[in-house]
Amino acid sequence: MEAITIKDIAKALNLSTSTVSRALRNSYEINPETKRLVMEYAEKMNYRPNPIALSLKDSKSKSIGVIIPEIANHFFSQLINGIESIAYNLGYHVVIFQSHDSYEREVANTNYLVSRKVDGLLISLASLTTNLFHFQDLMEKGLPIVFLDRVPKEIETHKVVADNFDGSYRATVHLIESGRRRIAHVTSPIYLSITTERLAGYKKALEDFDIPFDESLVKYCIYGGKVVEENEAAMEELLNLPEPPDAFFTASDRLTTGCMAVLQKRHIKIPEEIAIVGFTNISVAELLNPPLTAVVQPAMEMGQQAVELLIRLIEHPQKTGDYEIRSLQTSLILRDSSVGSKVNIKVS
Amino acid sequence: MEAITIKDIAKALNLSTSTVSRALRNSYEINPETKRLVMEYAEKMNYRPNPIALSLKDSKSKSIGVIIPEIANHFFSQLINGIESIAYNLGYHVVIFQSHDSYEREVANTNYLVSRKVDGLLISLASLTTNLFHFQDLMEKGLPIVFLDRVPKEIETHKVVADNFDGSYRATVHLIESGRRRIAHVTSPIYLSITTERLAGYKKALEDFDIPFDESLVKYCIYGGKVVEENEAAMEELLNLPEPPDAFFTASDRLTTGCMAVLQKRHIKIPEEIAIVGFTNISVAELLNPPLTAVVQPAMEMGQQAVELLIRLIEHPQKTGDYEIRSLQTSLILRDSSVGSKVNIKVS
DNA sequence: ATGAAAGCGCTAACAA
DNA sequence: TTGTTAGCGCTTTCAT
Repeated sequence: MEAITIKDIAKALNLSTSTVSRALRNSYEINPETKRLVMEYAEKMNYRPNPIALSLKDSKSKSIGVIIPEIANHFFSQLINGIESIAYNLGYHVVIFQSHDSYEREVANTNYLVSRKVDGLLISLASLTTNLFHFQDLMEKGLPIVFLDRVPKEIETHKVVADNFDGSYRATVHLIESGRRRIAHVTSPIYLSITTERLAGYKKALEDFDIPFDESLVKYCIYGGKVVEENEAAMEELLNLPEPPDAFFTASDRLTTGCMAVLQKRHIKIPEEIAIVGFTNISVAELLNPPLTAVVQPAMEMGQQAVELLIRLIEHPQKTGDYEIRSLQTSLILRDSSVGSKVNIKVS
Repeated sequence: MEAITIKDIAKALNLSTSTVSRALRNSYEINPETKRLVMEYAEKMNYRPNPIALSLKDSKSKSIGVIIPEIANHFFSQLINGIESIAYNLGYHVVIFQSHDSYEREVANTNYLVSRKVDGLLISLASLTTNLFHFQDLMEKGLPIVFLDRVPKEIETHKVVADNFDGSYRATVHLIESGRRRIAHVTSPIYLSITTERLAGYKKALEDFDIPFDESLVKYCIYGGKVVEENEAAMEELLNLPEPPDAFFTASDRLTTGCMAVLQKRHIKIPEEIAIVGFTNISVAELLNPPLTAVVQPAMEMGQQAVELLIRLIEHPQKTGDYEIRSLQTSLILRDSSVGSKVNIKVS
């Protein structure tokens, strides 16, 4: 009934637990015959070592913790799929938690994972996280951490990100070349890395085309579109500007769909009156009305690379420095929300 | 540096570990003064009991395992949010795994969770699962399990489902009343509970309106739309029928968007030529082209109720029988994909 | 080549 | 009221 233990095997075979352990672990000094006996019996009884006991013993768990803002978002669920596929093959389990963009939740999840002795952490920062002590502390204690997507400048470790600057630059250039001049940028809180990078790409594009940057065209949404009112308020202000925007460049799934909903409600024609480009991995972009032009991140691949780096860190602890920052290409997929005809362009 | 243990406290305060344990645990026979001392010191040193040691000791973990087909699906991610919100408040941690609809993965995940001593399991069956032994076995050993959404007939325990029959019935009636007669039903594998229930609702509606059931109008997609070709092949066959359908009733997110994509590719007008209603929780139904009529499940609530039942089971083990099957209402949201004007109807 | 014993952190039965 | 001891399952010195 209850799971069989090493002790049971020892008793059955009239051996000591240490001998059994050695046999199972394929250890050095062990009689081949004894080993065979133990192996066979263990196999027959379907013995499985108790991972909890192992964790208690050496503070390891062959599992990694993942903390992301939220699961109900295509970018993040693709990220997870990438993470899982690799981790699974390398024999690690993945424990997923959502921070719901709350600092407190992020800290609580982190503590839990650490107390459960995960071997490493994969983090995409909550938008409300400004204090990084909970991670810095762990890093100093030697816990491997890799950040992805939303990464902190202040912490030195491996990081995997999309080339946000470039994706944003291309999207903006595309809008400009399509004749837009008043391009609004609706984005996430300013203290997220993705926000500043995307903002920078946006600004650079304007600059390259000699369009003056207008602060009033940029809206930072603390809740990233999760609070409908916030999003609507931002849209409201933009649309009521003396010189309203002729295009929207939105920085996330929620922000994008939120904006589209508002435009639709107001019966504003897309793209005739206002064009829209979203930085989003939403799966049904093609089916939207109109089909949505999007900057798509290689989410799956980002997840894969991040775990690879993490597991490398776990299995071959580095002394110091020499951390990688991998920046992956995004793709700009052109659709009707910003142009008439459909074209796919791989951004380099 | 390293986490502080009960032993450290004992040493520092010149007590035995058991006394410290008792003080912390607020146990009976304990000198208030001693207790205060211990508490204070523990607080000061930021003592946290090691959950692994606790799990090893009493084979409990204050955590519950969740296995669902996939995360990248709004229905399931909402389910998870419901689960987490309640579990969190009741002091349980939630460990999420995806089966990716594979039987092997489901078994592997189950074994892992059990070996990690989760206190209970919340399961939505993989579409390729036909053998239920891995769950039956655990139930016999007394591990609390609650099923939700995709539930097995053969296992007696708490179950939480949407009223699939009713939702499906209403959707079909709606299509019939809108003048459709050749209603195709594109659905998941037949051995899933949701499939048979939805099929039954569909049939009943036809029957009530004296429309003969036509087997050739029903397509079962083994991969539930995850394999594009399968979906397209099904559509192909349906559209090439001597008497092709004038409406589609699709049973999941993927199936729905897949169908829409095919119709769009073929330039078939929705709803003029073919109407479509999806059994889906997709978040952007309103923004699709055309806006999609949908049967929406109360996913969040289903998750909440399921954990509640599970935790009740964990904390107050029942001897036998007397299990609940909760069936929650769905909502039929009418939009342009099946009608001209927009109306919301709460299905009873 | 094998066994005895200690220890990972904690709790609980038993002594004192 | 407090301390001692054993044990959860496993690995790993240290003896033998």
